[in-house]
Amino acid sequence: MPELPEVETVRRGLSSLIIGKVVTNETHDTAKGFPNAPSDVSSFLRGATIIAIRRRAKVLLIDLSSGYSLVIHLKMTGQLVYVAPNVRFGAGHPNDSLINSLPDTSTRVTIEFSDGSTLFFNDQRKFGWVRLLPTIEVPNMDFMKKVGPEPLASQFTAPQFQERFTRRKKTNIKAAILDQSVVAGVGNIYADESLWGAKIHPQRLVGTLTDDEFSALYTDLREVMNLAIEKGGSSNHTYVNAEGKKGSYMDFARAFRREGLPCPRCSTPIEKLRVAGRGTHICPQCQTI
DNA sequence: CACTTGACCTGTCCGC
DNA sequence: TGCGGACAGGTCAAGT
Repeated sequence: MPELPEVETVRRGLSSLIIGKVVTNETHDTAKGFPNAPSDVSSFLRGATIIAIRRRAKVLLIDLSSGYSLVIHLKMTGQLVYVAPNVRFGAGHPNDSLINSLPDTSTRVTIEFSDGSTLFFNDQRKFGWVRLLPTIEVPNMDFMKKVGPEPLASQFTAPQFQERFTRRKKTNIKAAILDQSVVAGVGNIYADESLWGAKIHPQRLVGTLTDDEFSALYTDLREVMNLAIEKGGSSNHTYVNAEGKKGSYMDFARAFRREGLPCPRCSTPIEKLRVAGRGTHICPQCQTI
């Protein structure tokens, strides 16, 4: 569920919360939560200062002064939550049970800082991961080598967007836009939202889309992702930001998870179907095959 | 290579 | 109420 806007929201939150902090300890529970962990991973981290937080596609990068980086993918249910010193059990977070209850049964990694604050990596379904590797090796990861361009980059143009799809002409547009090697960072929520905005049926084959449709999809994808970042992301399930708070984009969604509710454009009830193996939401009036 | 499907997990919800 | 099964969805591996 964390897609580009959610990961970007976490990145911004962490940037203002943990840059400059010094790691004093690290613990992780299972090989699953930290698959490439050296046996003494915590000794790699101890004493290092957080110097930058970056994002590429849906991957978060925490750069350390030691020349290593933590590479983190939240997948569907991953959370990175910062807990400041002395905020538990009330002070400033009277209603925030997540902040107060960490660590819990889904905590995979815990990183402690010298000022008494803590960063928790939680993941209910264990699909997410944290890796530790030299910062200069990050671009050589398989995922980084094949991932497509950042859709919100200022230099990324509509013709470049359209060109990315030429490899996938025989599949449907929903599968293609979810393909991270085509464009980075699009997941199920913003696929449905942008296709609704561009009035394109998700089962349309890529090869049948017109230039105007690609242009509309490019524009709407960028608009919807920028709006989602502004709203702090979408929380229809477990997603929270670095402070354990939910995002509000779902209040602005036009199609995603709105089956049975009126289309904001034409009032036809939104329908749910299955495309590319995923729950897919369309307006049957605005989006036709 | 292009494309599709299943696996990875666990919690929740729905129908019987 | 209990219980089985479908579902949630990001990515990779294995299949056609």
